[in-house]
Amino acid sequence: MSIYEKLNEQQREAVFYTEGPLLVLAGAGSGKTRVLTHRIAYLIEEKGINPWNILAITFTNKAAGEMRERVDNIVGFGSESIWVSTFHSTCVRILRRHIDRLGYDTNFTIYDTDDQKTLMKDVCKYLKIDTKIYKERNLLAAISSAKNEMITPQEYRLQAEGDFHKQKIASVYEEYEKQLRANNALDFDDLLVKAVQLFQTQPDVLEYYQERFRYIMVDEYQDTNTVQFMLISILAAKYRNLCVVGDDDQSIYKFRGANIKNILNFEQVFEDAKVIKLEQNYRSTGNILNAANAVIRNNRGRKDKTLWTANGEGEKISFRQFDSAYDEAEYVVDDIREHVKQGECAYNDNAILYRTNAQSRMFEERFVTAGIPYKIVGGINFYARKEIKDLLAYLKTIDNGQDDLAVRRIINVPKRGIGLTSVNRVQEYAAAREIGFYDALRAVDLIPNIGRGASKMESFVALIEHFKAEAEQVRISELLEDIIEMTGYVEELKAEGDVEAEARMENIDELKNKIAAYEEACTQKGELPSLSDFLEEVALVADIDSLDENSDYVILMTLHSAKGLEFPHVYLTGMEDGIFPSYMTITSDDPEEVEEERRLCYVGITRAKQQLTLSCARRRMVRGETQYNKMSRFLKEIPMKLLSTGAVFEREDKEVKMQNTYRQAKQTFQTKAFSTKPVQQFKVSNGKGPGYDVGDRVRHMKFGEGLVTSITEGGRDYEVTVDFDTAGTKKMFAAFARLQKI
DNA sequence: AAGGGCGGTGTTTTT
DNA sequence: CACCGCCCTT
Repeated sequence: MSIYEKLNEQQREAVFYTEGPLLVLAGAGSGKTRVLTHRIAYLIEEKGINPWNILAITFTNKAAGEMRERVDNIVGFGSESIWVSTFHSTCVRILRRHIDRLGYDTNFTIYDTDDQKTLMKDVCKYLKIDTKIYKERNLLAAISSAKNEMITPQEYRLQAEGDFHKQKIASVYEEYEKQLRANNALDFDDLLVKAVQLFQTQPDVLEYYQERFRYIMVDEYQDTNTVQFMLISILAAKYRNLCVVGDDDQSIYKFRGANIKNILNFEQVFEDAKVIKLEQNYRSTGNILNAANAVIRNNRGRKDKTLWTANGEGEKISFRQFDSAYDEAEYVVDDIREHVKQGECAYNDNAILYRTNAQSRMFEERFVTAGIPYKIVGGINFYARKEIKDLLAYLKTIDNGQDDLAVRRIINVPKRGIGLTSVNRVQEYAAAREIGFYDALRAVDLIPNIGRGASKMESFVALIEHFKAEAEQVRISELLEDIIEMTGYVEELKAEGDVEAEARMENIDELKNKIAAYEEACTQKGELPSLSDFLEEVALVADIDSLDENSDYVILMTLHSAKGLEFPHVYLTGMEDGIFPSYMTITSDDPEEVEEERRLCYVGITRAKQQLTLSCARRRMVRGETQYNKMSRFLKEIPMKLLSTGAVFEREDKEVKMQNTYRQAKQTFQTKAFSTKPVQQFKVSNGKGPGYDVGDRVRHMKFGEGLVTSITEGGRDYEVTVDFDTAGTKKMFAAFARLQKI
C-alpha cells in the first residue's frame, strides 16, 4: 500500500477516485503520468479489476510503451493485457477486426500525408480542377477538418448549399472518399472516423468494446478533437468510468482539429464529473516555473490555476540576443560543449527547441563541425523518405493489390521503360471498367493501344506475382532482400555513387534493421510476423517514438514534439516576433491564435528542469530572404528579475540602430497588424557595457577571481582582458566568459 | 522515355 | 533557399 503514500493528496485522490467521470487538471510537471500509472495499478491491485478491462490512451507510441513499463514495475503481472496505445493505433486495431462491416477489406492500407497528396492530385485531374486556384494542400485541409468534425461528404454537400467554393470542395471530398475506398485505403483521419462509424452502426461491436473497456483513461486530453471525443464518449457510455487527464494551458494542436472545449466543457458534458487539480510542480525550479506562470497569465479563457513548487529558486533564466541565427547556433552549441566538458551534464541532458523544423539546420551544421553527437526529431519522417517509400510500396503492392497508389509508384522504379503514357492507358482502362490498377495490369493484353509497353508490364506483373507467392513462404526480411535483389534497386544506387545515394543506402539498411527488430519482437511475443502488421506499425510511428534515453546526444526538436518531455537544460531558440509567435498568428485577426502560441511557449518553458536559456537573433534568413525581427513578445512577459544579470542585452551602437530603423520601417511597411507600440528593449542597468568596467574585480567560473585590465569592443561582443589571481592573464569575450562583478 | 534546366511559389506546428 | 511542376532537349 505504501506506493500510494508517496503521492501528494490530490494525486492520491485522483488515483482512488475510480468510478464515474473524472477530470484531472494536471499542470506541467505535476506528476500526471505518475497518477495514471498508479491509478492503473490501483485498479488492478486493490480493486481487483481485470487488466483486460482497462484502456489507456496516450499521445505517442513512446508514451504508451513507457506507461506499460511503469505499470509493469508496480504491478508485476497482467500489464501486457492492458490496452495502452494512441488513438490512432487503437482505432487501427479495432478496424483490422471489424472494418469489413463497413465494406472495407480488413487488410486496408493507411495513407500518409504524401499519399494523400498524390491521391488528391489524381482527384483534381479527374475532376478537372485547377490546382492553381484550389491547392491540394488546402483541399486536404478542408477535408481533414470536416472529418475531424465527423462531417461526411453528403453532409458537407448539404452544408455547401449556395456556396460555390464549398460545393467544389464537396465534389472533391466525394471523389476523394470514393478513390480511397476503391484503393481499400484509409487516411489518418479516417482511422478515427471509421471507428466511430463502426460503433454507431454496429451495436454488437460497440457492445463488445464497451464491455471490454470498463475503465478508460485518456492522457493529454486537451488535444483531443471532436472525433476522438466521440470515440471515447461512445465507448464510455455504458460504464462511465472515464478519466481524462490534461492541461488546458498546454493545448497546442488546434491546427489539427483539437477542440479545447473538450476539456473546458467536460464538466458540462459529464455533469457528475469530479474535478481534481494538480498544481504542485515537481519538475522545474522556482524561477523557471515563475517565468512560465508569468507568460501564461496573459491568456484569457483558461481554467484558473497557478503552479507552484517546493523546489528552490534555482538558477536564473539566461537570455541572449544575437546578431544572426548563425551566432545563436554557435553560442548554443559552444555552451553545451562547455557544460559537458566541465562535467556538469551529458549531451542528452540538453534539448534545443524551436518553432519550425527549418530552424534545425543552423544547429545541425554547427554540431557537425563541432563533432558533437546530436539527434534531430521530426522533419522528414524516416518512412517518408523516397527510397523507403519505394520499398514499402513494393511491400504494400504485395500485401494489398488494391492500393493503386503503391503500384503506380513502383511500376517504373527502378526504370523499366514504362512511361507515363502507358500508365495512363492502363489507368483509363481500369477506371472505365471500375477495376483496380493492378487488376487491369494483369490483363494488359486486353488493353488497346498499349503497343510494346505490354511486354514490359507483363514482366512487371510476373515479378510482383513471384513476390506474392514468396511472401507466403518467407519472412519479411527475406522478402525485402529479394525485392532489392531482383529489382536491382540498391545496385542502381551503387552505380550513382554520390553522397546522396550513399545516404539512401544507409536508410535502406536501417529499414532492414527495423524489419529485423519487428520480427524479433514478434518471436518474443510468440506471434507470427505479418506483412500487414508491419506496414501498419510503420504507418503510425512518429519520429519522437525513436527517441532513446540511453544514447548520449543533444536533442533538437520543435516545441510541438517536446510536449510531454523534460530535460535538465533547455534552449528555447528563435524567440522573435514573426518566428515565435509565428508571422501567421500575429497577422491573424483572431487573437486566439496568439494565445495558442503562448501556450506553446508555456510548454517550452516548462520542459526545463534546472536551466533555461532563451535566445533570439536580430537577423535571420527565412525562405531565402533576410528578416529583421523584434524580440518575441513572450520574452517581455517574463519578469526581468527572473533573468540572469550576466546576460548581454541589446547594445545600441550605430550599426544596431540602423538595423532597428531599417527593420522597423520594413515591418511597418509589411503590416500594420504589428503592435504600434515602440519596441520595448531590455536594457543593462548602466545603458551599455558588459556590466563591469576596467578596474573591477570579477569572478570567472573556471579561472577564479581577477582584475579587469581592459575592455574593447569586438565585432558583436566585448573583448575583456582579465588578470586572474591564479590563472594568469586571459583575453575573452564577455558573452562567453560570464564574468560576475564582485 | 528520361533527364536537365527554368521559373514560380511558399511553411508554422503532426498522428 | 529549396522544392515542385513544367517544358525542352536528347
